[in-house]
Amino acid sequence: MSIENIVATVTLEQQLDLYAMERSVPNVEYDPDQFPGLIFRLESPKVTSLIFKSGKMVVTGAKSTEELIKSVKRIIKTLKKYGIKITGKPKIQIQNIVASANMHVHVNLDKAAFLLENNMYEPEQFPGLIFRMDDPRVVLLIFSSGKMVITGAKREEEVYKAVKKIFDKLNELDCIRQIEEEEEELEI
Amino acid sequence: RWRKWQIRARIQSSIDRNLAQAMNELERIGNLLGLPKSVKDEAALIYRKAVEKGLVRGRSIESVVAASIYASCRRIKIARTLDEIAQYTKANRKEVARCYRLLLRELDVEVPVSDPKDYVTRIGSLLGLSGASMKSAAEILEKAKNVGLTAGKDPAGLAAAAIYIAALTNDERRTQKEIAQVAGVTEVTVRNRYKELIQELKIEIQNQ
DNA sequence: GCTTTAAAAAGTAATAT
DNA sequence: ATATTACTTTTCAAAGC
Repeated sequence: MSIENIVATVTLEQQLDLYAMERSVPNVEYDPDQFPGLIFRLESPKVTSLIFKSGKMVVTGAKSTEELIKSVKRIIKTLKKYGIKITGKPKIQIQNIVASANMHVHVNLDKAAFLLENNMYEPEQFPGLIFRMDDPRVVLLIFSSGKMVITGAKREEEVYKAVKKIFDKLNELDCIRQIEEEEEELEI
Repeated sequence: RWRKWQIRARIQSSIDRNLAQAMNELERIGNLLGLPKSVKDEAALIYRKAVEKGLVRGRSIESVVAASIYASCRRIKIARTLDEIAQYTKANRKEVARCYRLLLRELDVEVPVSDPKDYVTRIGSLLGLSGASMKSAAEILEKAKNVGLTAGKDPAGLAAAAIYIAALTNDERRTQKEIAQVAGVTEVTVRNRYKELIQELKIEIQNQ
């Protein structure tokens, strides 16, 4: 199981002059007619930030909480380096965690679609079965390969819980078939 | 008392006007698609439920009608793609798909997962194939389903490939291009599904 | 509802070689 | 005819139209 993307909001509690930032900070995109936020890309960790004049920002692309915190620190350090005054400490809130997981089994999606509640499976439109789980409140995209995408989580723990829960559920409903996998990559 | 009656009457007449317009659209699109009366009647029933639940607010009548027709086709197992239906509306496939998902979530219309076999009859008859070929295509698809080969794949592509194989083995060969065209998929998809089917089901193809 | 950003899954489509 | 690139789905926040 691995976290693929974390979306977070950062509150700076101060107004920002985006026009001044566009002039002094290199490699930023700012087109207020297209989108009210200024786009700032950090090379390492590789994340992208949308910065708003209200002092709020959205940071996307981090693969762990540690990476997210490091990114926010570096973004602020970079802005300061180019003369943008930033006071106070940023408040970081994780809004969405996207993860992927592999059950290493074949899933009978037709059967799962029939037996699971709150699901949507439309193979002419998308190959995965979309399952909305109530607790934890996340959405899972389940594929016949046994791989899946978990999204909508606010805490890492919800992802683990959801994966275990859906695996047990699919097992109970007999929607799983073992598959012979050549390369078993070892992972924690 | 009077006021309440007036409000109710006004709402009712608004629903009636919406329905009248929607039924015209339904009739128009349904006829362009050559759909039987049963499908149009079912679609009308679904649309009526949608209007009564206020699902049409903020959306075009046409898109919701198209979504109702699609849901009806799926329920009655008349193979029609979302694209085929959307082409007769001003809305695009994405908007009709959005309305369709809304119908699934908000109304208790149960739609079975589409079966590739339902596409066989349509594709087969458009190509003028024999019943024997269509029957063997259906058998190929049944085997494919049993070994888990169909999960996540576009039923139209699967049906197209099964028909390609069936026509070949029944001496009624059609080109992948012809089949892809009537199935509404690309030649590449037909080829990919074809390769997978003959390999996994160990189907022997003599020709070259 | 839309605009923008990121990311995975597997299938299909469009374009390039 | 195959290889790349791009789009489909889901999630979420930001400010404004």
